[in-house]
Order: sequence, then C-alpha cells, then structure tokens
Amino acid sequence: MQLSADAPTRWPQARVPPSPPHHRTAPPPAPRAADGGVPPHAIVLDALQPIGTAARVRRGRQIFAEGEPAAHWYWLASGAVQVCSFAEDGKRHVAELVLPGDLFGLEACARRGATAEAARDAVVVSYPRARAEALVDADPRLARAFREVACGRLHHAQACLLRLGRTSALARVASFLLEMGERCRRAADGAVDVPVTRDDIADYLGLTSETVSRALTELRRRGAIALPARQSIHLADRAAIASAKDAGR
Amino acid sequence: MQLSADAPTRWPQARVPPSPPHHRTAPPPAPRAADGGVPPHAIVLDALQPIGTAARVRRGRQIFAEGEPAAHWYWLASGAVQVCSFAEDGKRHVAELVLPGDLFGLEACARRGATAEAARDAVVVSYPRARAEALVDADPRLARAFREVACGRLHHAQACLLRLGRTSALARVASFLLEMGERCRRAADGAVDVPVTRDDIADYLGLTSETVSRALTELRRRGAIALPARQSIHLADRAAIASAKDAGR
DNA sequence: CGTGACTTTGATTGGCCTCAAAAGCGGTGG
DNA sequence: CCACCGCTTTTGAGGCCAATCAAAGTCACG
Repeated sequence: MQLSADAPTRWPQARVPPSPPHHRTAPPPAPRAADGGVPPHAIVLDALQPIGTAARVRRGRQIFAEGEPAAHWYWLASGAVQVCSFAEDGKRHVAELVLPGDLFGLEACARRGATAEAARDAVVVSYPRARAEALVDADPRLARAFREVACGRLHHAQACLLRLGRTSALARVASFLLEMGERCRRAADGAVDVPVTRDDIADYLGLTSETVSRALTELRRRGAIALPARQSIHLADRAAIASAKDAGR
Repeated sequence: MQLSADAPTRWPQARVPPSPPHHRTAPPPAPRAADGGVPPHAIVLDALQPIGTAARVRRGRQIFAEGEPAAHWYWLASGAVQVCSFAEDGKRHVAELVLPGDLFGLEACARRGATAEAARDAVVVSYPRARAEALVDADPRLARAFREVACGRLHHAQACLLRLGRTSALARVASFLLEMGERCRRAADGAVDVPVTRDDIADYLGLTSETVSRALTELRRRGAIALPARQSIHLADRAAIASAKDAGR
C-alpha cells in the first residue's frame, strides 16, 4: 500500500479521529433522516471508525491507481484529494474533488475505476475493505446507509455531467464556486479556502487553467467575488454568482 | 404511479420475464465473479424477480420525475429509456441511456435525482422499493451484488465525465458507437440498432444533433461505419472508429 | 399523397483552446 | 533584508471547432 510507503505515520488507533465531525457533505437530495436524523455519511463513518488507520500523504502522491485491486476504503481527515481518470493521450479529468470529512474510494467492484492522488499534503484514514464489507454485511442498517452514500455520489456525478455537457465556462466556474462555498470550511472573514490549483479546477470542469482564470477575473470585475489570496476566494455576491451560473451557454 | 396510469398492462407475475437473459451490461471493470461467476447484475435480477410488475410505457412518457419520492426500482424489458436532468433554462442532458436488460432508477436516497422517460415504446418491470430493500437487507450476498451494480454505474458516469470534458465531437460519437456496439443487440447483418434519435444522442454526448449528424457523416466518409437505415448503424471498421475516438482534441 | 418528425447539409458566428509572455507569490540562500 | 529562482496565475493575440440559424431532403404514417 502506498500509504505506508510514504511516511509510516501509522497512528495508534486511539488517535484516529474519534466520532468524526460530520460538519458537511450534503449532496442536493439532502442527507435524509433515514435513521433518526443521523445522515448516512455519519452512520458509515461511525461504523468504520474502529478499523481505521491514518497516514500522511504528500501532495502529488497517489493513494490508489486505476486498475489496482480495491483493497481499502478511505476517509479524508485533512488536505485535499482528487479522483481522476486519464485519456489515452494523457489528458486528465478530475471526476471527484475530495475535501476533509469526505469518504472516497468506496469501490464495491474488484478493481479501481480511477486514480486518487493528493492535491495537497493530506491525512488519509484507510479501512481494509474486507473488514469494512464484513461490517456492512453484518448490519443492514449500515448497508442501507452505505447505499445512500453511494446514491449521493451518483447524483453528484450526474450533476457534473449536466455541467460539463451543457454550460459555458463562466457558468461552470460560478457553479464550482457555489459548490465550494457549501462544501469548504470558511476562513474568519468568510473567504472560501479552495485547496487546489487553477489547473485542478480546470481538470474538474473540463476547461483550461487560462479559461478558469479569465472566468474568475470576469466575476471579480462584476463584483461577484474577491480574490484576497492565492487560493482564497471571497464569495461577495452569491446572487451575482448564481446568475452567472444560470446565464446559459 | 405513472406506470399503471398509461395502459394498465399489469401482466400476471408468471409472465414477468423469468430469470432474464443477462446477455449484456459489462462496465469496464467487467462483472467480476464475486459469486461463482454469476455477474452481480444477474444476482440482483434473480432476487427481485418475484416482486416485479410489468407495464408498457409509451414513447415520451415519464417513468419518474426528479424530486419525486423514489418508490420503485426498475428493469427495462424492451424499448429504451433515458435518465435525464434539466438545466434551469430547460436544456436537457441524458445522464444514462437504459437499454433492454438494464436495471435503472435504483435510488437509495429518498427522492429522485433525475427524471426517467421512455425514448421508445418500452416495457418496464417495477419493483416496490420497500419490498426490494427488505430483500436486500435480508441477504448480505445480495446487498454486495447490489453495491457492485451501483459501483459499475458510478464508473460509467465517470467515464462519461471524461468523455464530456476532454474529447472532441468526433471522438465522442466514435466512443458512443463503440459503447452501443457492446451494449446493444445486433441485427442479423451485424448492424447495431440504436434505439434513440440524433437529438437523444446529442443530449447524451453534450453536443447538438447537427454535430452528431456531421460526425456520423464523417465516419461514413472514412469507411468506418455504414448507415443502412434510420436507426441502424453498421460498425464496419472498429479500428477506424477506435482511432477516431482516440484522436484527441 | 400530404403532413409532421427526423435527418442532413450549408453558411456564419462566437467561445474556448493554443501558444506566448509577463506578472505575482513563496521559498531559499547569500 | 534582499536577490534570485521556480511555480502559479494572469493577460494577450490568433485560430479552430462546435453552436447557431436556415433550408433542403428523407422517412413513416394516416
């Protein structure tokens, strides 16, 4: 496993983030109270918690690669991870942007369908899949929560498909900003910390980094956002961002 | 439920396609022999079979709509169905193209994330979700197969993301043809029956119908395909199609 | 045989990619 | 503290691909 290969930062299990902060992750069809109001994401996390092992992953390092046997499930404690696929000619596409608190790599098939790499230095908790699936097998309530999480993933992917297939560059960037506004922690001043480069954003949105940059400049010109620092974006006027998102292709 | 509203073609259960022909559906990470070589798709189908009810759906009619409670799971016996989402301005995107033999609408969340409508007159088998989930809860082997099916869906969606985000119109159409070549039944002469219009293909690939038409014309000009009839495409030279697919933007 | 839906083809426009270079930012070492 | 270097971001100019608008052609069906 690449995890331990990096820096064998294998924390004692007691140090694994306990019942982790389920502060976020609310895919459009909000985490329904399938279970007394506890979101499915949290149910799965709580169940997996005892078998987790944390490790540091440096920026740019792979966590798993397409085609590999899927031996673990993962939870991101800090940093950022992207799940990406590659075209024959090497062009990259980021299928999923994983933020702190998110589960990822939850394959139920034998092999990985995509590659995961750290977009920033990250701390990742891994769960041996055999043990994790045994837990899920043993508890239908947990299995159901897991299905809900997977369902949310698919909904999100379908929303991304609509975005890629049918919207302009400006609308995609606006939509991305609103997404990050909901999914990211804020700084004190309300600015959103976007933990990825323009290139990463471009690969997520099916654009080039130049086009992303131009779109951000345009939104700033309109007063919709401010760009106080490299990877910090202040969503000054959400209505303006939303209208840029909806102004069709 | 819209199904019965159409024509109450509620076949006696005996007439529900028995252990259905699992002739197809092989997402890239092929249906792994998780269970003695039986693909997960077939395990799920066999388990659901006793609680299915068939109904006809006329072309253009909805099967379910975004936002509705997800009360059923579905299997397509014949015809074609598309699962689609809509942008604010009404633009449509086809997230999933459902062909005979496929399961669809397998939501685990409370509400539908997208709309399903018949692209051709279809026969659809529906399974009450409460009963279906109870079956899945009762059998971990089945639950696992279900997870594998869901995982295949996500892989497919991610492949579509790469296609939308990073390839030219010609490459998308070529890729679509190869996909249909694997997923569709063939006519006697080997021609693929594509059960959707150019508009539908365009909405699936994030293009316009004119562009799809031009791409098909170009592939025909190259001798890669022949277009014997309206919705029939003969994949004459797969290598040529594959090279069009890979010749990147 | 007429009608309507679908498909193909053509001409034009515009948006995004490409290539190129300058500017900003963060680190390191003198 | 400042000079330097690498990396990221921004800005610019030009070209190409696909959308758009428009019209002719094809097919199924009543």
